[in-house]
Amino acid sequence: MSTIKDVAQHAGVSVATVSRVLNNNGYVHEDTRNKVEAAIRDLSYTPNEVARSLYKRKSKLVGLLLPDIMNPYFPELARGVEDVMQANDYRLIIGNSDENKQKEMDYIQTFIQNNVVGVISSTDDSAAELYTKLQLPVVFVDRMSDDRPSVYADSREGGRIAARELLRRGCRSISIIQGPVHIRTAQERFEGAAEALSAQGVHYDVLGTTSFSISDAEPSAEELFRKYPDTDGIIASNDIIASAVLAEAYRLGRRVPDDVQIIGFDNILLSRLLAPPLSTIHQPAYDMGREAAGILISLIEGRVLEQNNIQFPVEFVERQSTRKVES
Amino acid sequence: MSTIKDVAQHAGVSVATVSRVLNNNGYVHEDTRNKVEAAIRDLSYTPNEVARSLYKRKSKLVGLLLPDIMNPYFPELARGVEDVMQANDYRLIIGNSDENKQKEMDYIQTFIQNNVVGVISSTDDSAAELYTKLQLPVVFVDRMSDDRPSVYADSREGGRIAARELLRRGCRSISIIQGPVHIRTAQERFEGAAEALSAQGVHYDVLGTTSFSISDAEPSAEELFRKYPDTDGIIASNDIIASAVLAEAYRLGRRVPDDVQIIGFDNILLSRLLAPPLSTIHQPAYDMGREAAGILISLIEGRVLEQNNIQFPVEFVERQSTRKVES
DNA sequence: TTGTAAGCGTTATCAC
DNA sequence: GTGATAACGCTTACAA
Repeated sequence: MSTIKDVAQHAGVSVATVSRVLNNNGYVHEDTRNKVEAAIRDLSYTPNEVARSLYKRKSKLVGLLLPDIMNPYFPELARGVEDVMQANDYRLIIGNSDENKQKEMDYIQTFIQNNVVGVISSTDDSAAELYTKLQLPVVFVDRMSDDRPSVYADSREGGRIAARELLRRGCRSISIIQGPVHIRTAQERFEGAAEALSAQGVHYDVLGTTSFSISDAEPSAEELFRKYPDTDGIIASNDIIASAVLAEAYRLGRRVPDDVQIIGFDNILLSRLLAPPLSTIHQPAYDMGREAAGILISLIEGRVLEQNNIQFPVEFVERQSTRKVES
Repeated sequence: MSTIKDVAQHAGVSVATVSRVLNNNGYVHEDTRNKVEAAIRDLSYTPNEVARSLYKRKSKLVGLLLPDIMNPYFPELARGVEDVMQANDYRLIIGNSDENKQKEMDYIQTFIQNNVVGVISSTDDSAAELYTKLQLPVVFVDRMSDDRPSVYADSREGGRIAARELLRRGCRSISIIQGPVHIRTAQERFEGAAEALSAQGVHYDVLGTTSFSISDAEPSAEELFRKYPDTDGIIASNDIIASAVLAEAYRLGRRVPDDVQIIGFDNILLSRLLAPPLSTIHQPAYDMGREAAGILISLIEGRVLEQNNIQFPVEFVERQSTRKVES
């Protein structure tokens, strides 16, 4: 790896001049510029970002903290973030927190140690001291924060929509799978659904679950049909759980959507490949990732935001795990 | 953020001494050490990794280059890598190449600019000049390289197994979905299957596809049943394609596994949640990620490897998209 | 228009 | 045992 010094020598100028052409600031004579540029090409020189980062006290790195990249919802989000960052010359340091406070703190710490210029975090404890005293731009994504920029979907409305769509399709004994209590979006989905059902005076059952992980999804699905065998409509807390429910229904010989209808949440890529394809509440994960990245970049570059909180609308995606009905 | 200088001042010693206790080398008196450690705690000081990286010309960062994190196979792999790296105090800079040479080069370039100590890459052109002249430890994963360390599954054997399992289950008109020609693992799966079928003198049809992406999977599935309506056994190039085939079969009213049997590849987390749950050739993505990370760390830390190429065995995971058969 | 030199926060070498 | 100090590769006053 050649350094700025090598380039300077090769071009017969000082490092300051090289730096000037590199950063396009200060005066530099046309001829000098050409010489320098030639030298840069000759040596195929690229600046050492670490040295830059040290001097400027800020890098071109952004920290991305996700609960778990294996949860199929997050790769899309991450990809949205990555695409925008990449296009703007920022790179991503990525970490999985497993919703674990300690891991989260450790990552934030190493982000700081690496001079990241900002962080995008999907965490539930956004008010935590950890973030409030962080001297860095932070954008929360898939989570909402009152005082910090955040990008999230209208989960509560999603819950309401799910409930209404099942009601329209004739369900009268609905089960809601609640999702982990410590995950705010899950709670809002649940509350929205419960609210809409109560408003119509419709009875519903609730099944608690403790995680969004696939391994926990299957026992939950079993439990559901065991506890509430008469259920004719199920609102799952996400598409993973919904898939498990679908698979369990198949196992039990319950026909979907004839005997029981199912609605998921998220609209992950695979939900339309299920059999039957899963009706679900769409959250635009990729776009949310892009939006969060855009906001963070604005923040980093000192632009002021008109809006701190971006709420994405959700929408019902009708597939075949719910019945056809005329609109 | 406090610096080593602040700590030195606070403790009444020189920065050299602080550095000594930080790195645990050189002599330092017990009492001095205590003073320094107290100062570190008081100021909640953590060393600036960027400065370290500049001086030592190596960071604690590792570059991870994946084709596309949205392909459900890679999050598992990435998570395996991440867990091991995290446990060894390395952080990950992550990039998506989309199997695109230019993007790949750009990423490698920025990895270098950020002083990464090594890279893990899942690329098909492992012989490329790009890597040969890279002065860094590189481990290829999910791809095999003759001269560089690599971690991969026995794709060819996977193909053979898939073919044999379908034959055992009575399939006599098998279709193989070939997968993108430029992806070596896909080709090996294909070749393995074709080989096993030819060896038995069984006729088979081949459907070419150009990508592993979900959006391309559906048209491929349609095309398959259109072109080869009599097929009674399908070997898909991965679980995504298999899911699409499953969904298409459902749409066409073809019963799985009675009318047509399907085998996928990868055993991504969701395949067991499909209906019917998908029989597939398991590749231990998470473990392969861990292994690759372990090898890279060995390389970084200068240990010698007994083995350059780690081939993971694959295995048939029997679920319900294939018929039961007595063993 | 260009060069010199200080400084970013560390580590390592050499005196003392 | 400990402290100055040069060096890592860069940017930016400031001088020339």
